[in-house]
Amino acid sequence: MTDTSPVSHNFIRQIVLDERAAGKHGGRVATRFPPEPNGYLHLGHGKSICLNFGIAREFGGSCNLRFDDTNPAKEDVEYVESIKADVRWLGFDWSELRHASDYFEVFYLCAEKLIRDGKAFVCDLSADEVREYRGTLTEPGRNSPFRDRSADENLDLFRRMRAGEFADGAKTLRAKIDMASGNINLRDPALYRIRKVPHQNTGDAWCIYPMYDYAHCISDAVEGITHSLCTLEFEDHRPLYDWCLAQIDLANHPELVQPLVDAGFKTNVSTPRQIEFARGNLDYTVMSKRKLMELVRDGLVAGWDDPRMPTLSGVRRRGFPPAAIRTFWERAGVTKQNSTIEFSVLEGCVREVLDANAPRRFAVLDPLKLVITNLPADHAETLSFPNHPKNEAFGTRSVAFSRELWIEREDFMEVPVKGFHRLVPGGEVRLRGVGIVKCTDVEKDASGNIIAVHCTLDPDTRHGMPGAERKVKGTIHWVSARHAIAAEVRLYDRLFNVVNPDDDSDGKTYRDHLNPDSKRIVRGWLEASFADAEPEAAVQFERLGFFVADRHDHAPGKPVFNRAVTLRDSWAKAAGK
RNA sequence: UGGGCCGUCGCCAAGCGGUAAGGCACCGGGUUUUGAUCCCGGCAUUCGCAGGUUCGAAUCCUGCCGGCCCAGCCA
Repeated sequence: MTDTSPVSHNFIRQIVLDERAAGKHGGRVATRFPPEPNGYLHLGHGKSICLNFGIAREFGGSCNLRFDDTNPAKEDVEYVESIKADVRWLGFDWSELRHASDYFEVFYLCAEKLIRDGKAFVCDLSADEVREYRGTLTEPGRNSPFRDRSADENLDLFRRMRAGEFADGAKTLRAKIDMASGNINLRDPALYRIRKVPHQNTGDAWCIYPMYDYAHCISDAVEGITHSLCTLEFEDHRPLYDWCLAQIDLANHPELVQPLVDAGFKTNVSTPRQIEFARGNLDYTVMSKRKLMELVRDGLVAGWDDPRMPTLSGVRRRGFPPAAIRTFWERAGVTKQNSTIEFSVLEGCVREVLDANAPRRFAVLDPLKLVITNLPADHAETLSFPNHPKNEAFGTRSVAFSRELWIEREDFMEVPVKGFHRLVPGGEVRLRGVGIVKCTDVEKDASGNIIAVHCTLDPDTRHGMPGAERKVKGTIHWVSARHAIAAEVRLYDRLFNVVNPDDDSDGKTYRDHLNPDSKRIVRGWLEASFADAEPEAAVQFERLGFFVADRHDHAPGKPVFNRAVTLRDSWAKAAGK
């Protein structure tokens, strides 16, 4: 796997470098990507994937894929499969595939230890009561009336919680820390709750489930993770992460990990360090799981992999190559600063990798007939074109040429604007690979619409003739009308028409900013040589953009292409379009 | 008189006491049978602001200002 830009410096790489130099963890580097299987992965997850797998790869370490499945009410196997596929597509492979639920027995044993050590207690307060006791951001909380139960009583109660003797929500296991802490996460946070819900991985084996803060740190430690990378909002949770690991002290209590050994899992207990970095946001897009979920659920898009979605499966279907996503996140950097990257940076990465890797073809998406009047009606010839302007390895192809062609309607202007250097009445333009053509006539229907343009081809300028050197202002592409293959072409644009769809300060929500023109379907004409492309094959339709054969709908005899991105267009920009 | 974090060019981002990298965007110019690609050049006397320490500060200290996160039995 080769990406186009060199790695840049960032604070996490620096920490890893420093710690290795200091001999921490014996120089070993182990990370993990820990998604909750409750939705599809998006570009933001892509950042975390590139970071975690990238750091591991860079330092010869390991990176696990771990499903953070501690809340069965929200999770589903559909998501675990899509997540695995997306990580692989992005170009990464995990060292070990794990589930937090693989460790449920360990979590349980650790909880009993906490109880025996007087560090946790079973609390009978209801959710509402807990909230009241918690205090506020500026006022301390109060101790739960159940905080001083004996270890024996707590142990008994906790075992009965596991046995299913109590109703959902009736009791929780809470850490005994400090109800007056300025950090609300330390005000006796819940460690376990009762949920009589079947679990996606463990079925009905459990009715108590661990909370994130409790499960995550132990999972990391048990997997031997050295650097636990997560996003900024967990900064406040780090003291709890460290507290749990310090109290449990896995390193000196191997019996707590025995269930894993018995189950055949490799373990290598570590004291991981949590490091937080900023999420990656993109302008003109929403990235929250909730909003993406709503777009899908409410049919505002065609599914999780709609090419307009910022999901990994969406950009994949759109035709963004995985190398472009990797380059993008490398280029964006990793810091603790909240930021929103311009979408054009991503598009630039897409163009960069596609320019080097996509063969060229001709296609006309908004056809206007062009008739070469000085060619016989049955004129037929085959022209040869290189498939890539800068890379001969792409080879050449044959393209049928005849008297009647399709050209892009946009490439002809009866009344040209200043600076327009394509075809105009009486003017000349080069037909790519053919020669220079002069417009002699414009054919219109009864209502004045232009039906066709008539041209004469200057034989001295045919490709290969000395006269072909003659300069003309413009070159346009074409496709032989008689030979062209019809294809469905989907033209995508940004899903939202405002820079920050999340901003609802004006009373409008992201739904009010959906771009009605984000998807346009047209029938285009393709030169025959690409109609049988494989699904997901990338191509540049010259002068139009980079396209991809649709992953699901494209088939031999039924070509369907998605536009990934247009070519940079300084003319469109100059013309103020 | 809650806690945590962050402020370097339009957008990202290096920089770690020795006198502001790079990318994207933008503006010029060159090459070009894709108005693409490619190539050259330009683009922060200044690092949120104000003081202080120092021969020297984006880098250290103090105080302001601005922004983000936290009161799920979510992750």
